[in-house]
Amino acid sequence: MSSPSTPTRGRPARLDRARTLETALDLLNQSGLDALTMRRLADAMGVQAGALYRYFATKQDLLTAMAERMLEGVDTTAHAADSGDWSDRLATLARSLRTALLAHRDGARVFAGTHATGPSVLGFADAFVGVLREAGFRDDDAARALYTVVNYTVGHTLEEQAALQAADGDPESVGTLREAVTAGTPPYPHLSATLPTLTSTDFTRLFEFGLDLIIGGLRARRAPSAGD
Amino acid sequence: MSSPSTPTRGRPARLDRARTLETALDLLNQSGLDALTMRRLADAMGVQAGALYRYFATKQDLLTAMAERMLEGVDTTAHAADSGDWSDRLATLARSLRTALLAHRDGARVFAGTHATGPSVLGFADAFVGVLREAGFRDDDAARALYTVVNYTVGHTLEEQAALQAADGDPESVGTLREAVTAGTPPYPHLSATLPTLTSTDFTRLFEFGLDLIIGGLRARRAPSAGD
DNA sequence: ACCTGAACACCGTTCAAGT
DNA sequence: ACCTGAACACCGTTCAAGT
Repeated sequence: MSSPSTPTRGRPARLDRARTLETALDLLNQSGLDALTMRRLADAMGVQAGALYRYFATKQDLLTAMAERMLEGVDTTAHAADSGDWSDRLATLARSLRTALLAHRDGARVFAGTHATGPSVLGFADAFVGVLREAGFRDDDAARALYTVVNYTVGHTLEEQAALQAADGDPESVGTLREAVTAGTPPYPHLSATLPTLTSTDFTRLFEFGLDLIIGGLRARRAPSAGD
Repeated sequence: MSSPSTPTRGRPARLDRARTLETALDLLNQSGLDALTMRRLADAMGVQAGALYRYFATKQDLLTAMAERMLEGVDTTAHAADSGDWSDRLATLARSLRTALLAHRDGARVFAGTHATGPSVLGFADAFVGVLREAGFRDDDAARALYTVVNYTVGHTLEEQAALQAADGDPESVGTLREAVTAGTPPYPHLSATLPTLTSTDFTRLFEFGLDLIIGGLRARRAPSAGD
């Protein structure tokens, strides 16, 4: 439970979870997830790779802690979007999630690959479900809407960050879809007609579109036909 | 372009893209993505690992081809959902995507980690955008809706397959969320109240809920207030 | 108590050389 | 033309031994 927690007298430890986590997130930002190895992290901490295993049982454990840490700054208080109804608050929370993932290189990949259940993740989820319940949604609808928005947001940001990394490093990869569509046999008439939008890099606008659809769907479900 | 394609006279090649792809997908199903290594795949083909690089430039290349192959069976013809309006067709296409990803272990992870632009992926996208355009949606809305549904579906299935694997292998991992929520200091009132839904394993129902929200949002956007 | 050193069992990728 | 053999530069993880 608290194996290396109470720093009894002795040599001051060069390692601890908090500092290691910080260094790991820095390394992630600088080099990306593929370059985040236990050995490189140990190097950055001035230690041998094996030493990390006193603080994290596995690399997966480290990644889970990183995912939890990424959401730590998210403001889940009501005041954060006080000036609005339930749909404004929901949108604010969803945008905060995307922003938190975007704040670190490969943030969405780290988050998608783990199952963090710490206070920042649960606090976010509780706030989200709370907004819907207090707006009068059924409990099961509120819970399912959480998954819809989180899965959409993670899926979107995964794509967004993949596109960002493909853009620098291989500047011509942006044209891959365009080429495949235009050079297409068979032809893709609908993709051709919508290519400008399909190849747009305005990810914020794209995210807002989908978020708006989901919230619009929730609105329709809450007030099946009347105006509240 | 067609380096090892035309089988000129000589020893019949033990390798080719199609057979290798098939074996790779089998291996994926049996052992999962983490166990799918170039060496193990080579073993399964009765060959040395280096030989694979005559057919796939990198492992990423192989994974992209696998992603494309996964969508090959998806029926994108109109008749597949002939008996319905645009929203029924859209739902059918979205369900087909989820089903195709679920058909292989870690299918969503493979798909999310690649950028396939082959005929089956583009065919799916073209059909999807086509349904919306023919239903009278604006071109840019149709294109953005494609991303919304695909990103949601991939995000959802990523979670679904992660939950499935966590379930067998560590049968008590299902209770992880429950424990974290109930043992929670601080408490999570809204998560506690909705725990049964949050811990449900009826992923089809969960998927349908989110899909319904998105389609509901599209409906509202198409007919801003009238009933069409 | 905390970390080193060294090992174990692997990886993806390259490439001269064989057939 | 197609594949082998062997190497290169790595991985995550474990664990006796040192301090």
